[in-house]
Amino acid sequence: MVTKQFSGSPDDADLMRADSLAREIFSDVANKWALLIIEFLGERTLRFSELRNEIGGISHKMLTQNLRMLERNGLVGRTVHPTVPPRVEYTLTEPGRALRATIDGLCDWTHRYLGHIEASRSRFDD
Amino acid sequence: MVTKQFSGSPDDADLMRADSLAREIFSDVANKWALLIIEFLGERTLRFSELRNEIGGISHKMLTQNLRMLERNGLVGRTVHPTVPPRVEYTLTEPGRALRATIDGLCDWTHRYLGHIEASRSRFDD
DNA sequence: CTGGATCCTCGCGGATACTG
DNA sequence: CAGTATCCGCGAGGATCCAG
Repeated sequence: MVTKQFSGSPDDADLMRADSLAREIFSDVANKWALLIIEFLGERTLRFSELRNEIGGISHKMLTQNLRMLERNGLVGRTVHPTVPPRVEYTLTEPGRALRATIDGLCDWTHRYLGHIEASRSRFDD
Repeated sequence: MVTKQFSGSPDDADLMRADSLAREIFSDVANKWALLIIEFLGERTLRFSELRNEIGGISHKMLTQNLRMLERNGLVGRTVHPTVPPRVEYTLTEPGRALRATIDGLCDWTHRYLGHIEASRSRFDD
């Protein structure tokens, strides 16, 4: 997956392009905060501050920044209610929900191997 | 998943501990390089430089650094052949292979929604 | 309440050189 | 070839202030 090396062949220029794009998307998505946002959002639709409280430990800046990125990639939808004070709600789009399914797998994995990993760590730190 | 907020209840201290540990592991694993390393390793057993070439675009330092981390968490095994020049081979452990399964899902997702995302991006960048 | 902008710091991460 | 150590620049990311 994700960049299989450049074979200088004449007409797979678009394949190389698609692969570098895949890498780019991968880099966007495969980071701590993006994954946590998607996971915590789940099937719900939350406001900015609600989401911030749910996740816990994420700064104002990081949340907005990652939300913009996810919105740009079409993974989260953003609806602004023109009230005062403003009310902005975020929710996963279909691609976002599909991604969340795989992140669930990651979370399950984390919990399943908690013990393994903890043991391996203390073995390593002799 | 991963830190459900501190209910000050008396005897879930170990649950909080497990949850903060889960967060820690999640932060270790949910980063670009770690995921790429595990994905590219796959079922094979590769030498340091082979792995480096396969991944492409990762620096010497980042590779060693992440390999140490993954080894510490027991996700990759490291066997040193006492020859000269030295030959060090890396391979996924059972927990590592289990993790890889979920990363495969992430890669599949990336390719499936390549078009969606690219379109959403150009829509966003008006 | 949401979000942008600004400042500032610290640590990621690249380049290089040196051991075994 | 594999790994560690050192130097260092630059950008991630926190804190704060201001606007709508």
